[in-house]
Amino acid sequence: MAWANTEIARQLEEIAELLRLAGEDAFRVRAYERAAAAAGAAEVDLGELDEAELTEVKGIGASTAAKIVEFRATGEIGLLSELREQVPPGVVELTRVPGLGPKTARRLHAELGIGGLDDLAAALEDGRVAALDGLGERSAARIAGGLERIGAKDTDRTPVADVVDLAVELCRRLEALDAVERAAPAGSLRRMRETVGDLDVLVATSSPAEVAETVRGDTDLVAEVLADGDTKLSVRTRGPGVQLDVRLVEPEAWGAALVYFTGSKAHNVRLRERAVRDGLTVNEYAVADRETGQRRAGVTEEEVYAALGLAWVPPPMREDTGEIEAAAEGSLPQVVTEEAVVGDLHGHSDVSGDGRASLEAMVAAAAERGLAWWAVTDHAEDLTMNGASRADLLARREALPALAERYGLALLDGLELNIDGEGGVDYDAEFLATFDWCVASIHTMLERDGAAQTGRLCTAMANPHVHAIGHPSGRLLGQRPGYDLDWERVIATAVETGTALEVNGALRRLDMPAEVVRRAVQAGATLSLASDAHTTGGLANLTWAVRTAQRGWAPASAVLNTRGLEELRAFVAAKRERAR
DNA sequence: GCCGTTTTCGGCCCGACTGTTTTCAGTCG
Repeated sequence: MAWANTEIARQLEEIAELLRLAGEDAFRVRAYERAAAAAGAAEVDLGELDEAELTEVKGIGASTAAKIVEFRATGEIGLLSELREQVPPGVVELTRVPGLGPKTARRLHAELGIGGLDDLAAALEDGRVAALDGLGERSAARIAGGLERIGAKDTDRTPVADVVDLAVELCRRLEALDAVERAAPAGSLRRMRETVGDLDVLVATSSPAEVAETVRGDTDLVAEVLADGDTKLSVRTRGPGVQLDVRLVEPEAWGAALVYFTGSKAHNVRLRERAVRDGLTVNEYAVADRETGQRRAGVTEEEVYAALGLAWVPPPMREDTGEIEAAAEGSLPQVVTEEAVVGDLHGHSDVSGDGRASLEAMVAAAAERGLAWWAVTDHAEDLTMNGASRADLLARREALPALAERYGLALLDGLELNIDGEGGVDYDAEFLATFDWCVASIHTMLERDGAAQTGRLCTAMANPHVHAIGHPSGRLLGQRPGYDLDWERVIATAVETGTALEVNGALRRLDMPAEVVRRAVQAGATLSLASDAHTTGGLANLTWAVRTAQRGWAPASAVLNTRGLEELRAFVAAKRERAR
């Protein structure tokens, strides 16, 4: 299997989870969590290291190294098999209930024989849960509420696409209040994870009670209040029905709180460990001297990181996958920023069937956004429902110069080609050669296996007129998983053929996934960032493409969208040249 | 289980909220 790291990380994570449920020492659990994170983020293929080399990876010691070797030799880890025997699957299931942790799950199983969610529902119903020592009616009601919430959905995480609008609107309403100095999304939304467990919004205010009262009273927003304290209000929302945590902090703690509530948890733990070594302490209010309590930083994120001897870390990189070490030694990559992106490489007009705005409206919106160049990539003819004919495309081509002149930006005459079952694309080479920019994507035969899809992409990349692969994994978040691609081969082929791999910012796609972006960047691939806009508003998706690229540690130099028009044309020409 | 600018042993990040055990445990992030 290519890239053993992902599978090793998954196994180690499962060991950590089961050890926690078995009531093992918390530090041992954490050691496995860290080993899993280290394996997932390792830049070398752990499948190719011997046992001694494995222990040189930070976070992997002798014990874990032996287990990795065992996994490679036998396909399984004995400890994990034992734990799966020892910890009933029902207990694992119980901890999916919000508010029900490992201790309670174990007791429910041991003392009441509860083996799953159905048993739990019955025991809540007949009062056995409430009768346990240390629990009571209110604890039982809380667990019942949690059980009801997960019953409504098949997953406990929500695609980021479903909550972005809510977060933006809430922050807008909050900032309109006199009592609020600032409001911003934090948590996994700010880190640009593709799904969120809950929605964190941070508010700087000197009148927390007033703000909390306003939010609680917003019946458009709030379905139910889950927790209510001086610094935190937690509610379940209407609409997407997610848990929303509103954190209320004094304005002078804004930076410290933003770091704290942005996370990730693993990143924060690392920060606090560093602080301890330096005689400091970090919490959500400030960085302070451990001995004297004297405050060192807290107003801005930059000063919080600086007080810890670190460069500011872009939020999408805060996953404890090496960013803190890099920030300490000054080797943090200068990842691509929104300011550096001057063009968009994938977008549609109503020349093809699913575009919802006219070519002129799209060009105007691209200019409004401040882009120096915009590629219009309407669907090509093989997409029978939506594709544009040759005649449509030639007419579009005629219109481009005048629009470029009128709106003051360069326009690339582009296509989104369809990769057929054998890796071929629309039109003939002669016609394709007349276009500036061609993205090729899979739109049909989505059910084929990973080997077939990998082959289709690689064949398409060998075509000298295919400049980028669009939404490579084919996933739709919350709807369908991506193809089971051999990413190593896809990435290697992209590098060999001089083909860009797209980072599609449509929130249902976020494709390539950030972890694949990181591997592609390490392998020297070139990235094309794309809004894949079908409406004028869709151009804003370029922001999510940038943040996904940041999560993948992509430097501006790896991203075509940071380049001027001449450099972009040189990339296209180089591929055609290579194919001669 | 991992690790070392104080350590090869003995530590290992920090605080809010809730409910129930009037001083704390469990859960969460």
